[in-house]
Amino acid sequence: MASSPLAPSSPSATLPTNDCRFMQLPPETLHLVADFFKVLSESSRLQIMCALKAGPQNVSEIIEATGLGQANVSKHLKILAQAGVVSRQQQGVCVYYRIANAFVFDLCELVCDSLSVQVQQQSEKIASLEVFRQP
Amino acid sequence: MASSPLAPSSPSATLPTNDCRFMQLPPETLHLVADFFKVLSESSRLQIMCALKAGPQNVSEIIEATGLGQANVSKHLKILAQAGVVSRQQQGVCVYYRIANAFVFDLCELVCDSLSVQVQQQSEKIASLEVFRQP
DNA sequence: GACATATACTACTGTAAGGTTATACAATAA
DNA sequence: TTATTGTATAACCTTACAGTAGTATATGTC
Repeated sequence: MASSPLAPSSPSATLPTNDCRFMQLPPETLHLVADFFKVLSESSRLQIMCALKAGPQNVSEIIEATGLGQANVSKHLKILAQAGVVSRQQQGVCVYYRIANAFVFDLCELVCDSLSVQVQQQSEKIASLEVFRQP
Repeated sequence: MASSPLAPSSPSATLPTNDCRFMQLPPETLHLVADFFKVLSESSRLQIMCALKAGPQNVSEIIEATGLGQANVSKHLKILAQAGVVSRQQQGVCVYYRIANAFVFDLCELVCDSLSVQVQQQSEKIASLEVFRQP
């Protein structure tokens, strides 16, 4: 370990106080945050969210829009509802779901932006390697 | 790949046009986004990120700060590095990791805010039920 | 009442991923 | 060189969960 120019020389004991709340979160809160991210970590659920972005839809419409199986959609909707991402409203035989917390799209946009930057940087790196290609 | 870096054109027939880019993302992009969220969906990795928030640390320091096993930390660091969340820098025998993309903390803050609102709403609901309690 | 439709639930399978132990590799020191 | 320390990888076990098929529970219609 040891003498390093980089290391702030601080083990667990006295971490420098930081402006970011996130840093000081207790493990249980970290779990909550992780669990929320887990809800968004499935492309099928993102598909459903995308479908609902246009407006409330019932399960059958979601099934058609996403191409997923009925049981599968039902399960994912339950997970999304429990996470507070979507809300449920029964209308006769049908059950309509809608986005309950639009901030999830902010999250997705942020990630998209970051990913696109990464992709761009990567393609630039590749482009810079073109020099070494055989003519 | 630029303004719609990841999404060239909408897939299925004619979805209603929407101001949000995210809605029109093709499945493969949704997978990318989902995979990124998956990286953040593990409390152990959030712990590591929290540790690195204070500044660059080598693996041993991260192990001490988080209480995780060595092999485990190494594996998580690899995942974080591949996702572009942290970057790696060797210094002698030690390898220092640092947060490479601070926007992940923005994501976490957003989620924290949302969760706290949810918790508050829930506690208000519970409080309103107090009326029915036996005296 | 019977029947059809819409949604939810249960049981099952396959796969992905976390954690652990042991081992391999890399950089320095002796 | 060999030894030691720090980090990465491999192999393994276990758990969690996505997807599916079948079934159950409404709700509405005849």
